[in-house]
Amino acid sequence: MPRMSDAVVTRFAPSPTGFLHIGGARTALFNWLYARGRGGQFLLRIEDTDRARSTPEATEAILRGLEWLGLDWDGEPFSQFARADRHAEVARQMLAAGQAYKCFATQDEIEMFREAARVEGRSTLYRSPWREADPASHPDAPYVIRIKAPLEGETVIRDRVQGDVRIRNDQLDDMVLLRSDGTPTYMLAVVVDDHDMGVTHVIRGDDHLNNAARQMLVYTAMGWPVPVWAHIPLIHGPDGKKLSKRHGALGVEEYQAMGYPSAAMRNYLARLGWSHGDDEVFSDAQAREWFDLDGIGKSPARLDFKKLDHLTAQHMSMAEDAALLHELDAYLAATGAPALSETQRDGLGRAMPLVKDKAKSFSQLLDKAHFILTTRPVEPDEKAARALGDVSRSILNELTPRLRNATWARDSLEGEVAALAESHGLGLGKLAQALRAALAGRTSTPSVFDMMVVLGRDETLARLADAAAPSGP
RNA sequence: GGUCCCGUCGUCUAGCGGCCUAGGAUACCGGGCUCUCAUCCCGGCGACACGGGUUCAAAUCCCGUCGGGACCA
Repeated sequence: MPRMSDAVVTRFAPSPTGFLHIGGARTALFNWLYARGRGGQFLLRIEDTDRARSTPEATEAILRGLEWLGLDWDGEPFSQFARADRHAEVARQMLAAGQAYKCFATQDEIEMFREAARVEGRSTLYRSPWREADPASHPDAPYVIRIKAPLEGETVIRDRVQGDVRIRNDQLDDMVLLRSDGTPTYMLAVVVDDHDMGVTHVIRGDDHLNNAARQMLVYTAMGWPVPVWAHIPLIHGPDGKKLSKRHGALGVEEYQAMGYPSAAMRNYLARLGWSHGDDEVFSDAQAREWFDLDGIGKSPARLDFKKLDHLTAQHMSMAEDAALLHELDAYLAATGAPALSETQRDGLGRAMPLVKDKAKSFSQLLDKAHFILTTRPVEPDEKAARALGDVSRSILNELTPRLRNATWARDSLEGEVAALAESHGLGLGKLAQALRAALAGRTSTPSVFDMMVVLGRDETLARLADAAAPSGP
């Protein structure tokens, strides 16, 4: 066990066979949070030993996903494949130390063993006859290297999330460490890599819980210190089933494209399976300070987009305007939408306090900001056109001179409009709606007075004039 | 099939033997606020999977059943 004074080293070890999905993203987040909250290191290892299924594109997608989430790793990512020689070296070391042995059994022999075991109702775990064979009897034939697993007793995994998990050693077979072609198995590679990288805490999905017992065997055989284990429950889809492409198992980049800000995503993901009392909405700094293995639950969680939406609204309104604008640029790029023009950027910068309030996505934010992003003449949509009836037009005409001389501030503007509405025996709402339609071409917008302030006197009057003019030439 | 893990409102969760006629969040329903939409405020609906134990006392400990998941085959 690592001493308390040892610096924390965690790692995220995805296999590059596809995009970074939501479960992997959360695993990465937990590791990142744990290391960063303790001044430790967060390493990245690409488990690219499966050459047939690994692609550089997938690696790229995973790195992009992590970057979007703001999960920065220390140093260069490790390549597991590149370390194959080292893995083989350890297997040979175990062989030399009598902790492993050469097994010459063929596929057919193993299959026959299993078949017989099935028929007789015995365990189908393979028991190699070569385990105790005299090396002098070894044939000159291809062989694999198997670990010499203990036959009795039990292996205990002291897991910080799952508690002590006991597995009887007779349930463990002599797993292969090195294949006959000299390539290492996954089970060997992880242990060697984690050890060599100095990983102190292994936080990963509980689909690896069973593997941990077998991996323990390698640590023990090599006399290496065992890391702290934390096997976290998997995330399920909204229907409680394993995540599939159909629901939720999207790349995290899809979430970016859906318009979720990464801060909200981090908050949501952290809260999925981990808790700090009743705290729901928190900053990255708070998450780093609060995150601990003890707060991780043992039961699997489901995805709930409604709650993600809510957190998004919270984080949007808390965010700095400039940061939001910056992330918006990335959002537009991710969706393939055209970038903002200088004018639009300027306007949006001024309108940000109005539109960021409780927007549930960047697309909603953009929608709220339509009034400032659009240009004259403002094209009213169907509902807005209806709100601009002839009566409304004439009243808007009366409003123009009043506004020309008004103090351009929210309160006085509201006073002017309210006074005019009253003189016509109209409710403020009725007139505001016409104004809204004239200014934004929509019936659902931020406050009309706020819009007027952001738009400025000239633009406001021009838009009113546009709307009051009889349609057509 | 074997081994392992899990099971509190629809969902995320608090709870780690008495503070629980189970708290918060979200969703949903109703009301209020309001220039629209959204937000916001108030109120409501809503759960300890089931059955046995242990204990003065169990959501909390033990066993079983059922259900879900993972790994190996």
